[in-house]
Amino acid sequence: MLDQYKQQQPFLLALDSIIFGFDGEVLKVLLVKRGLEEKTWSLMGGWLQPHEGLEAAAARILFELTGLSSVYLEQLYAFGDPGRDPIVRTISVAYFSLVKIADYATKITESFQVRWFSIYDLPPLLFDHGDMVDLAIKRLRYKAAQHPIGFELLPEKFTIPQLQKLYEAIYNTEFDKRNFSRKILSMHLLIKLNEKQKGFSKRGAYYYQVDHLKYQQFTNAFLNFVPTAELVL
Amino acid sequence: MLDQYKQQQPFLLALDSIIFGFDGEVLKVLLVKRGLEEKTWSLMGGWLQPHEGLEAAAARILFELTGLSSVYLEQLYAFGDPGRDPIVRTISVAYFSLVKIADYATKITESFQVRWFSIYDLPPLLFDHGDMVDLAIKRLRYKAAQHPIGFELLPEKFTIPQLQKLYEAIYNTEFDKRNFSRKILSMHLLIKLNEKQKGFSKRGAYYYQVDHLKYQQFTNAFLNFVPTAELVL
DNA sequence: GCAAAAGTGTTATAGTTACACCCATGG
DNA sequence: CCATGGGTGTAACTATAACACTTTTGC
Repeated sequence: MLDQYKQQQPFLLALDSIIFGFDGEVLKVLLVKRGLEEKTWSLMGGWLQPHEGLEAAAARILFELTGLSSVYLEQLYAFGDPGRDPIVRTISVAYFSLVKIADYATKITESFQVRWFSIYDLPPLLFDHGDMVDLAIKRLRYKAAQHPIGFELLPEKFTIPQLQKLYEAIYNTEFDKRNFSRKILSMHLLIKLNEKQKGFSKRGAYYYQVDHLKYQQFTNAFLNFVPTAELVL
Repeated sequence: MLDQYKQQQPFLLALDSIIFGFDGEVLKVLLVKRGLEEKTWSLMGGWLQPHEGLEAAAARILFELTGLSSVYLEQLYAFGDPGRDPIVRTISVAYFSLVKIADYATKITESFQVRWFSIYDLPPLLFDHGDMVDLAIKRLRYKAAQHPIGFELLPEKFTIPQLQKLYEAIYNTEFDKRNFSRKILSMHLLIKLNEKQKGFSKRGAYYYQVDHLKYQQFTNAFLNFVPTAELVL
């Protein structure tokens, strides 16, 4: 009964994460130079352990390399071209992650090089990591257009102009601020706080917070949608 | 230099395909009973070979089991929970596939059991194959709402009422035929043929064909979209 | 008092929904 | 001649896009 299994060849299984962050102006990806490949920037990655699920492994690796936990993490794609890793055939399952850049204190940065790069100004990357980043950007754009996912990249409290800047960075375009704020506020997903941002502009913009309850409902509703209205075919 | 690789444990890597077909009334999934698991229905699956890409392997397995080639095939998700296969730890990359059901002549059906099941009436499935099917249905709905992907499930020539039936099957709902046909025709993605369907209705409906050139453009446009308009946040 | 960013309203247009009747044909 | 499914138009409503002025406050 096990024969069918035994005669099969196993493969190395890696996980690589595309970690997005937003500094208020530019959408960035976190890259490292380390270990084997000291000359090339690469994604944060590691190996699957024998008793570990894929997402758990991705989360563990992210934690080990950045100290971040409980961040948004979503499976992107499995990359398995023979020859993608020229040394040993490896399958890599890529995850993309959205982190609040302020939470990322440069902790482990002593042991190897780590840097945030603008998604519009990336260095050459190891193996097929460039493809992974490209796909992750597409997915982020695709997803952010329909899910209120952008909040994951901002601090707990943020202003509407900050949120707009983020979306402008994601789509590399500009939005009309009147239409933008109307659209967002019409979702009733944000709670206006009685507190203004200081220091950035003279007038100061009101802070908002995600209404986590409604955010959940929204997310769930989306998963079960019947798109009579949204059917584009 | 190879040490880092050598001390890593490799894993078995399987591919499983959720194959969708449409018989004119009901959206169906192709399942098999075979080999090891003669008692349970399961997805069509097989093992990754040493020098084969993931999609190539999925396509090969699909061809070996059904005789179908050049069908729509898209990676769905990598499933890797420890214990998902209770016999040996296996990572499975699931693909979903859209086939024109008429092309599928019951070729190899002698060697093992194969059957189309309505997506609304599935038997218990092997391992986590039920989760795979659920996710595939979600993905199909999600995708079909925005990409003109449904044509992959219909014959070369089809009528608007057929197309509508398909979308109603996918979303398990009903659409207004006036609005439906307006919406579709407004995309200018279909070419009206000078030929009517016979036998099904008395009047007969006009056949249409996909304008493959425009279909390509549409697909490409979608990949590079900047959703000023479609920003739902 | 002025520069810089925040905040807000209206109108035109486009897209979506809801809805009902006539048409062509095989039996 | 009638039953069955095919085909089409219009009006109300909703969402989107374009556009400009006033407010606050730190300097």
